[in-house]
Amino acid sequence: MTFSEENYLKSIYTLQKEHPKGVSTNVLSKYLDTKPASATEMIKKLDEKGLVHYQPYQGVVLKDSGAVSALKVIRKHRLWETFLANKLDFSWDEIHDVAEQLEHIKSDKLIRELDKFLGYPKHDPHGDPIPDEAGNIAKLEKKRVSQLQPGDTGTCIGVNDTSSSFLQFLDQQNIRLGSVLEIVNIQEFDKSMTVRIDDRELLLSQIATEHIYVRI
Amino acid sequence: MTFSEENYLKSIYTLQKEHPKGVSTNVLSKYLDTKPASATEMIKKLDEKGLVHYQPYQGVVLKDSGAVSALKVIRKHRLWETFLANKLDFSWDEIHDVAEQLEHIKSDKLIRELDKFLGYPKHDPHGDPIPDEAGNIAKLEKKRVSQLQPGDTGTCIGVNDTSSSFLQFLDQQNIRLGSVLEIVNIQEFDKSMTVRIDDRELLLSQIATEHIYVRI
DNA sequence: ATTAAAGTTTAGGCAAACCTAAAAAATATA
DNA sequence: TATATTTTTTAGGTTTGCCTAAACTTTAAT
Repeated sequence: MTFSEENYLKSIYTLQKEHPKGVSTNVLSKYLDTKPASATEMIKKLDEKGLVHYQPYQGVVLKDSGAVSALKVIRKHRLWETFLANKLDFSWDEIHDVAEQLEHIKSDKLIRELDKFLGYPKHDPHGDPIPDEAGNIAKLEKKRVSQLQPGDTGTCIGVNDTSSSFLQFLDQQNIRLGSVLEIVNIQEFDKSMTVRIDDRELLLSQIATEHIYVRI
Repeated sequence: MTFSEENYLKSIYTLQKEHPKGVSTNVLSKYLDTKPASATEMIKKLDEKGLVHYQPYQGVVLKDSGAVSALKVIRKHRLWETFLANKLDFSWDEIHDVAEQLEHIKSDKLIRELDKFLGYPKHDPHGDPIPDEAGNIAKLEKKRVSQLQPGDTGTCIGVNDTSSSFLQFLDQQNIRLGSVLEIVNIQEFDKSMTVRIDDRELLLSQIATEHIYVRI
């Protein structure tokens, strides 16, 4: 399997959650920063290999074999991210790009040994579950802050916007990995939320609450 | 720089020791398991980029910039080999193929952090020196046992034959990485050597002494 | 229901890195 | 030295993965 095939399968797996009845070439190519025509081409190839189900104009869905392949790549990606964050001094926003490369290294032994070396972690540094060797993956209890209700609490496990201005904002507000948030109330008119962190209350805009992930 | 360009540069660097006045496309393509025509093509490209000096029919020689690039790849290769052998449970003969892939990961920070994590090793598990960030490399004090004289001692740092029968032989004789060998005497007629290891003396054939490397 | 807009596919090209076969140059041999 | 052999290069072809532009579907809007 080529790097490119692996990247497409992984992307389809990810996008399928938002597009359960089929990922369009448009969505897929936007996600991968290619053009729709390229996505069509690759999808046809993956269909011929029996990894996806493709109906022209109807988008693409992973077959079981394709999902297993995708999960193997995701497993590698998340183990490498864990390695970079826990063993080397990589910060949150630096691990993704390197893991994006490392995930394509071909060696079953390498990934088994890495898993062992890391102590068989269950989650990566973003809080996402790491699939096992067979491709089984725990359900994700991850939510955006915006999906919570007043009274709910969650532990911050990641963000969706790595612009330095946003990360700086979080830093100023003392929101970091592991911070416990409690929703105090929600403003109907603009969906902004008052949250309690470390016994302080602060107001988060809808934009902000959509970019912060918590484990509930 | 593409994977392929990196592999060619690294190979030219290695082969240049045996072919100081120019590495032929024939030698190069045999080493890389491609065809001479492919080597010619790549060499021309590297020449246009100013990394090598190429005269048709006269073989190829690295320029300084090309040597620096090659040494950066070699640095990465040897650091990864060290990681695989020291941190993960990879054996001697398993590390090369995986390092061959890992050496192409692009991230300066990754390699700096890996170096730090490994404790700034000076040599890889085969005893070969690891270049520094600038591409400086220590001269190799590695020799074959067959190159030693009576009275000389050396520390075993590698072998040149990974056939299981040879590795089994070494195991039986209790010769392993780190074993200290002292040459007792050499038989003129067949170049076999008597060596002392752990206060035992044993006889090694010329074939054997040529396949065992020591650091002196 | 028709037309306009949006999304998708097809057709034809391009670059990288490989290949084979034929031509050209260098080296070895008679 | 002339010829034969080996080595190297050139020419033309293939595959992978990307592209643009044009043609075709689907969906949305009047």
